[in-house]
Amino acid sequence: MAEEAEGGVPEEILSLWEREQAQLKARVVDRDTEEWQREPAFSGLRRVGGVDLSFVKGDCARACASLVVLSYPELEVLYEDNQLVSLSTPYVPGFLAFREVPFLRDAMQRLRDTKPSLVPQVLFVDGNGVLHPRGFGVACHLGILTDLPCIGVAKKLLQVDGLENNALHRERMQLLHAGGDSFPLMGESRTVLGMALRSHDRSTNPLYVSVGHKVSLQTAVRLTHSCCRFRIPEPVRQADIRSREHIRRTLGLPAAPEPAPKRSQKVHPKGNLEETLD
DNA sequence: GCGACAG
DNA sequence: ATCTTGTCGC
Repeated sequence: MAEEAEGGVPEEILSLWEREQAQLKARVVDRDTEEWQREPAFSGLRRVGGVDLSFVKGDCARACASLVVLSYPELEVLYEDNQLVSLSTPYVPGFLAFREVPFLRDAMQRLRDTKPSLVPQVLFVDGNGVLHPRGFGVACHLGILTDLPCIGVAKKLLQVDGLENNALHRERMQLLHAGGDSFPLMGESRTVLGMALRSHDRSTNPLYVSVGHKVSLQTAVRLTHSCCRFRIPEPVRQADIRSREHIRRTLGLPAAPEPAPKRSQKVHPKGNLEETLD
């Protein structure tokens, strides 16, 4: 009998996945490979991409995978692709890419086939790059499969290599005073795995930026900051908004149910920050 | 038993 | 990821 440890995924599959991550990891390039990356104002950079998946509420299988391309530095949407997909793989911490990356790779292939002039020069990915238990998060995975420069942007700190969201970490967060301020995430291995970044002036919670592929950490942080009108970098934010909207237009709107007995309720809002706002 | 667990 | 309102501040 197959032992199912994580999310109903047999140990044997997890072991295959780990081997795949290890093999692909050897191909990650963690330095700047493009001319525009070394330019003070990124001159030469014209198109930035973002990807995200949104999920159908009561459905663990259906989602919308979105790829958007924005102009740089204007950050106006030039292209969007929203695709309803059926997910076959559950979410297993540390193996996010095996759930999401196939659909994002497909979206990029559609763009290459139909509008090659709009292929982005860099891709922002919702999730980590090398800041990962095995140094190969979803941003690295997509970078290798597409051969594009990729930047990992996570909203929460993944506690790997001794990194902890503890009192010291929160102390350092409070020292980030202005948009663009950051501090390195140095693991026990004495390796810098990523940077905590205050993405703009009015945002307390940092982003966790790490290298995905074909970009240096310094460039990844500088470019992430320059793409933030709000807390979340505009390419990822637009992909998130448009994937949600696509679901709502396509499947949503449960046709105004009958006026149910209305009663006042007290709900404790969580720390919803301003990233939802336009 | 407790905490972690990208999305 | 998703469930979810009002409210405070500029």
